[in-house]
Amino acid sequence: MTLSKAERTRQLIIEKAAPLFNRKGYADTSLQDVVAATGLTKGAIYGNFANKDELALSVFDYNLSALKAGMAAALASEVDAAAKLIAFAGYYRSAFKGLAARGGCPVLNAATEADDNYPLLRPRVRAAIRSWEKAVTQVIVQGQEQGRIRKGIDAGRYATLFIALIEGGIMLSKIMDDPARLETALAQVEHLVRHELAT
Amino acid sequence: MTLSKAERTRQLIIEKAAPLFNRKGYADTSLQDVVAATGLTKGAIYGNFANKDELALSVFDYNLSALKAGMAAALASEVDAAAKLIAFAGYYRSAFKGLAARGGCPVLNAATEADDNYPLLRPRVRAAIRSWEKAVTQVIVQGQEQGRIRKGIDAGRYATLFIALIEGGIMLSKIMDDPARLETALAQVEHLVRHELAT
DNA sequence: TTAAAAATATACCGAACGGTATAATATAGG
DNA sequence: CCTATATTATACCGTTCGGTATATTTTTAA
Repeated sequence: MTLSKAERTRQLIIEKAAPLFNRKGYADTSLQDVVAATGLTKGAIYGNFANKDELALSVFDYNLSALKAGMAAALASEVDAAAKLIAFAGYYRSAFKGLAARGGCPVLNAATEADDNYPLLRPRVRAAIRSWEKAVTQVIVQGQEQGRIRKGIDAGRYATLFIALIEGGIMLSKIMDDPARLETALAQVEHLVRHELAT
Repeated sequence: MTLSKAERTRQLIIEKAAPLFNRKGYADTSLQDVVAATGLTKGAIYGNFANKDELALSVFDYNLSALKAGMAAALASEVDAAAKLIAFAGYYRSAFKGLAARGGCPVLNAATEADDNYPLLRPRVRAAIRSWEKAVTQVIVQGQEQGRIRKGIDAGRYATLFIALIEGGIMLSKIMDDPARLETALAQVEHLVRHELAT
């Protein structure tokens, strides 16, 4: 038994609370919601988290880590830079359904809430986006070094375009309850990779 | 005096509450927030709105109408279809700063909140997006009929791409406090219009 | 100008909020 | 097994929530 009782309880709270916070928002999810979802009591929750904000930040980190793991796996599944970018788009295609069921993209949700209503979350969301942009940019740059992606390309610009397309597509598909819009955005990402980036 | 006292008060409440709801969200803006912003009392507010939901929906309609008016003006400022689409992108470029100060794009904000946490708003957000998509699609189709936009292209697909790019770009620029990302997305919209749509 | 009507202010309601002190219980090392 | 300690449950705190009944003030039309 490597995890203490409290450590296991802490994990359970985070996992059960994760979809709640992602769906209802970090400010709008109540302790009572968490109590109901975990089957625990306030005492157990406040014994493992100093306050609601610490829980909310932990939950965001957890939601984000799941996303980053899936993205990292997609990027690691290929060696060629262009193929990595295609796999990266494909990850969102395969992940959308489950993501939507859990409340949508945690980066999009947290960004929308953090910018004006939950400033505590803002630095974390900003770091997540910077990390995401950096990962995509590095793949493009590596592709350029390997001669598989055109030299003249502005890697950062395409990273921004890909992320904007994907997040915009997720927002549209989620609210319209229609995967086709995200599919259109993902197809465009793949089109850009194949016809503008790849040599 | 064509507007009665109550009608003027109702308008004042909506206008003062509009940025609040857009910033904090419709569920998270309290009546006390509205009281503070208007300088009125709960009595005055509940004398003009049946409940908070009716106020929230009226405020969303108001926030949306401002956006639609700006968009309609941009589209009306040109006759050529391709120029209309360029003007449409330009509208977001010029509107972003003010929009960000008032909490960002009301469609994006409401979509993120409505899908899981405020279902009352959902049909209205869906209608807004459908209306937006339709407006862009119609401009493209008209351009095709006028021979100014290539026949083979899927108008609805480009409408989705434009909207996804713009909303994704707004999200990124808002949370990163950096207009450059939206600019990148808008430049891509213009690039698509000039190099893939226009004849 | 005045009186009926409309609109706004005041004071309050029960419920839910985040949070805490303390009691009860479960865990873990000797 | 036993006991010290860590963990979880219970009961409660003050505050804020959306909402309402009613008193007061302001419009409005005769």
